[in-house]
Amino acid sequence: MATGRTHRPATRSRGIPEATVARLPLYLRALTALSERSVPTVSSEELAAAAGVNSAKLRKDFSYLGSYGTRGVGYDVEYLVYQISRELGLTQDWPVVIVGIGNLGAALANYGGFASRGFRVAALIDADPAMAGKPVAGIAVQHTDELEHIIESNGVSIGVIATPAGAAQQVCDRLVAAGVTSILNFAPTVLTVPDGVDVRKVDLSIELQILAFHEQRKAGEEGGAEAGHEAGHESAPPAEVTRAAAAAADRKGPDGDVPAVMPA
Amino acid sequence: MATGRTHRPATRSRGIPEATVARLPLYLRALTALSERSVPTVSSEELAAAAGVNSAKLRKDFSYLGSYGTRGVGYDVEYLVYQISRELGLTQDWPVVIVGIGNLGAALANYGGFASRGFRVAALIDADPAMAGKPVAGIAVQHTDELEHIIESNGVSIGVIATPAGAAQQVCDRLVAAGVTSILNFAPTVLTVPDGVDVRKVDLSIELQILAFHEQRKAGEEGGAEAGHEAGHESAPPAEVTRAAAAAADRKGPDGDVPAVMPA
DNA sequence: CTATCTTTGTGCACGCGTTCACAAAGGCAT
DNA sequence: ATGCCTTTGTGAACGCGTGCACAAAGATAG
Repeated sequence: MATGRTHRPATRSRGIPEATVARLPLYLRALTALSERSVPTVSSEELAAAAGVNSAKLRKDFSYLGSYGTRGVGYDVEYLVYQISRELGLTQDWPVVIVGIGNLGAALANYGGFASRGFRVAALIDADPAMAGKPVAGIAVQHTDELEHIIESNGVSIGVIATPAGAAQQVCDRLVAAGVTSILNFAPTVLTVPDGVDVRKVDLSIELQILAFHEQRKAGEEGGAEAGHEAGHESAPPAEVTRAAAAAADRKGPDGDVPAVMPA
Repeated sequence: MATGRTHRPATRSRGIPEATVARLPLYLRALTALSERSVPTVSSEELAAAAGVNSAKLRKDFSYLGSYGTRGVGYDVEYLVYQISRELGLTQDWPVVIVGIGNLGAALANYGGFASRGFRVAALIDADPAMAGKPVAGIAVQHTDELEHIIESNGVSIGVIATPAGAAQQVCDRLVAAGVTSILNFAPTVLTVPDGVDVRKVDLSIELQILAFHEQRKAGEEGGAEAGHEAGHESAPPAEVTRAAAAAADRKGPDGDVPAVMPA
């Protein structure tokens, strides 16, 4: 998923499988909800249903963390919340910087899920001098010039990029040079980073395109004649290609893709 | 990845593997960039580098679409752009509704990547009557009451949910009842949908937590003593659990997780 | 203390996805 | 026309992830 990810042996050092790590936050969310309702214990079956996964998978996932359940009873909610939090590294506070305070950057700054999960927005950074000093989500936006200073003095190791695609790599380079080793990238670009730096990518456009693919399939199947299957594979190239070229030509900017954000 | 996804035989009807479908948008983006620079052909090696994947993987992916390359030369950029677009269903226009026009909803509405890729924002919908009529990204926000009407009259089959977690399932039910069969969910909840409906989930909090996990690993490894490994697995439960319980107690809302958006 | 019943933890098999490595294919120079 | 050189397309091996099914473990009732 994390495209442009630093290549890594998938299964890290000798620990928890990547797929399991990706589900731990899911379990944690479900468990937190139970905790708030003061539910003392859950069975793997119940918790799996709440998290939307298979119960066998959940049990196997938990087995990587240790034997935290009680046979015949289930799992202690509070205990499990703590164990997963600790495994994910959420018992400490992670200062995070958000670069690119446009629509998306502002949405991220206001996102409550950060503070409640061990993350703290250390700074909001934007390249537009006019933004400097403006408060967003209660925090004054700072200019890009301050980037290195902010990161070093706050010990920031996680950065969020919400800039236009064109600025992303440059911002990324500066973040890495300043000491950031984990990046969450919302810009529609493949980032190049040195070894040891993790990049995860979130791309709205890609998600929608995947949905469109399935949607098209559904429409094609229902309509008796399988429009766009066997026959479709060999569609007439000449005129069609011209059409595609034209579509590409009158596309918006020369930027390839408009950023996920408009940095004021 | 799409948690809460309608369970499906993974490999759909006899076609392209799911993993390949997920990468097609990536290739498409890289190809579009090349197209704009008027590059006539690319080798699998070059394109793979641009998309941030392995070249063998890319070739295998393309092989599912057909034999569109020329040995010794590479792939025709324009032709490939068209073929992938068609395969993804982007040669037609998909009307999309966005429900929940808070910070995130507004960011999505302004997202340029939609229009340039075959998606059209048909309507912006919010539950707050005060929002009705207000223009966001050049489109007047409509009230939730209009939801069914909008979907049916526009033939919308793709919906985006950017509401608070508490409202997500209800909105989802209404969307599905009105005819939507694909949903992109930004709310931090597991959505339950009938068979035949696709749900994809994007969760900022989860991505950050995965980064935090790796970040913690890095920090632990460098510090000689493997803090949080063998010994860590057996951390003292008593006092610690209390601590976790306390942390859970003073958490923000009873909502479990603050939404990815503040719907005005 | 014993029997029963529930639920965990996991051995095992299967299938998807990834990667290697190479034969086939085609362009291009001579 | 012929041979060389580049690049595709894919057969095959491997590894990870998933899900089944069950034995072990423990709680609970009598």
